[in-house]
Amino acid sequence: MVAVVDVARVAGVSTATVSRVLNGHPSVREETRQRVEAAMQSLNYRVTVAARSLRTSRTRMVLALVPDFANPYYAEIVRGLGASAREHDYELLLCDTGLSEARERTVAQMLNRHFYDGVVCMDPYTTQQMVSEEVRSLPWVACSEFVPDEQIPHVSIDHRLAAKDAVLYLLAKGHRRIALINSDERYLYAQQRRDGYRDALREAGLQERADYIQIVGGIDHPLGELAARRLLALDQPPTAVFAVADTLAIGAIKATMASGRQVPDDLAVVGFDDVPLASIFEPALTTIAQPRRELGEHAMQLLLRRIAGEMPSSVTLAHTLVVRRSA
Amino acid sequence: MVAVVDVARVAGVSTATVSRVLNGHPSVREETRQRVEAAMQSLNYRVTVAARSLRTSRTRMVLALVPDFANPYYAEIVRGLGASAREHDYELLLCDTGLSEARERTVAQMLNRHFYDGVVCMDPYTTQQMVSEEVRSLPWVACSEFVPDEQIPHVSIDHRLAAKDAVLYLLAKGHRRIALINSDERYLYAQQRRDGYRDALREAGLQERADYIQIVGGIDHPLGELAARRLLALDQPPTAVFAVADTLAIGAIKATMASGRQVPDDLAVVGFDDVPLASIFEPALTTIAQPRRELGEHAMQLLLRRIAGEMPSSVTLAHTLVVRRSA
DNA sequence: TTGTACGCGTTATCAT
DNA sequence: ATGATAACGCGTACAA
Repeated sequence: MVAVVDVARVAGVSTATVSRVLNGHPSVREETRQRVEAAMQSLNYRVTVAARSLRTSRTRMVLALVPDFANPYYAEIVRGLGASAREHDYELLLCDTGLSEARERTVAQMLNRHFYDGVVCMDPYTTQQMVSEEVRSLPWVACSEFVPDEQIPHVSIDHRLAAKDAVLYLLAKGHRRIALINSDERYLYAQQRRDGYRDALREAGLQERADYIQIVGGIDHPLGELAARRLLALDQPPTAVFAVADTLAIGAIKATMASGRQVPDDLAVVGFDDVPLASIFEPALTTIAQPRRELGEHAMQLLLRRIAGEMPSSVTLAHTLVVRRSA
Repeated sequence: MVAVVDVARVAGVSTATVSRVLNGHPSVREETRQRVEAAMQSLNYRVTVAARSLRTSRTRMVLALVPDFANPYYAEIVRGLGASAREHDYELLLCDTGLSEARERTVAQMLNRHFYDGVVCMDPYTTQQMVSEEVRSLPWVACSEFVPDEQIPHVSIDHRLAAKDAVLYLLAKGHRRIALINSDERYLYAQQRRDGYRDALREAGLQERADYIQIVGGIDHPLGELAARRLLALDQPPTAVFAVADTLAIGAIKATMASGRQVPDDLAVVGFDDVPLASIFEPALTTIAQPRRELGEHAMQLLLRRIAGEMPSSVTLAHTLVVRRSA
């Protein structure tokens, strides 16, 4: 393995000078710098992160905790994180936390190895709450989900307002019987979107109906089908439904069409997230889009400032209502 | 930061003994081991990877190069990789290579940092060919895609045979006019699936028709729509089509239905990969499923053997034809 | 069975 | 502007 000492020998300088060149230190004569760089070239020198890290306790590597790789929602966020990281000469690595508490320990170990300069966490807030204090000692920011009332910087949209917008849109279309399909109210986003749904109804002077609220415990599309079947079986079925996830919305559409009804004529459906499938599915989904890439970019910027010792405040980004055919 | 020397002091032993305990070395008296472990506990000691790596030039971390995070095809492979890695006390990290040759340099840098014990590469073979020799000096295996005629162990299905099976199924259903929608024949899988298509036709004594072969250059569903529109506009349109990717197949179905025709009655469609969307879409897709999780598990096993200094031979796993409604 | 002492490759301090 | 050298935390050869 070729080390700084080898480069130094070839360039006819000391290891200190090589190190200075390596780190762009200004106090190196131009001619010397060139000689050193030539030597690095010819020897094909590569810095050894382990050694550097041992010395500086910095690796210029950051870790993102991704709850679920199969969920395309995260893909674009990860792109944003990566782009922003590379821009500042950091390398982004990913870890699939798999939504399972069993993996929690493994992840904790990873974090405890004194290896990453910082962490972007996208896990649901229940999981985040479990993360031990010691681990949190490293620079840490949350993206998308976050623990309310905690001093951890995060970036997110205003889920409550977004949900309200979705329902206001249905109201504007003339709907008065609007149902909610929610996933699992242990998630923060689920609580907030439910609140937004209520806000809109209240603002329209409508009474909330318990039988119009379906909490199905997850976001897989069969759960959406189940919810829709229940809603359609009511004496007075809703004419529109707001689902807190696109997958749930698509399930709802499938069940509606399977029952011989039409979307959006018999039941208008609005989803949330604008996953790729939303535009592919027939009828294409009206949904709330999150600025996923920007979410990632901002989260990384927050993290880099944390690493630099600052304590930046959280940011909230704007959502969009994407109107397609389903409502 | 608490180091071995601290543990040693508290336990009343030398750093060497602490190290031995840490690495499960047998020659430590039970009582001593317990004392050391207690000390580690009370001090909340965590090994510093950087230091260990510097000493051993091992990190027990492996890297997977993922061409495209947004493609759910890789999610399950990654799960397999991760499970298998953890089973052997390795940690899996991921890097989004983003299918772009611009990123190639960055990735090369990551690999060159002497940091990972090995690499699982899922990039298309054109990209793999560009990876420089020096980088390949680390333990390296390919998963899914691979460079033919190279001595790099890989795991994959037999794409050619799988494609042949798909087309044989259509033939068995009585179809004689069968088209092919291919993506980009620079990809190995695309070449192989095209060959399989030909194999089946030849075996059935059918002539290959140039106008039945649509090469669209990618796998996004609008490309599938385009191809289907072209096929349906022919004087003698096909009655069935084999698309080399589910997304293409879905595009084809959309275009078919948009033209007022029915799937599978007017055009039967078979896809490839069995992505999640395949079972959600209406009509649900008949497709070839790859054993994705096993692909990942086997790839990691190959890699770990490479790391151990062996040179295992490649493995081919079995595919399955999943019959649903589209054909 | 346990301890002493050195070196892995790098950066930073203090000289010069 | 550059050089000598001491750490950083760990594993291991060699000694005891």
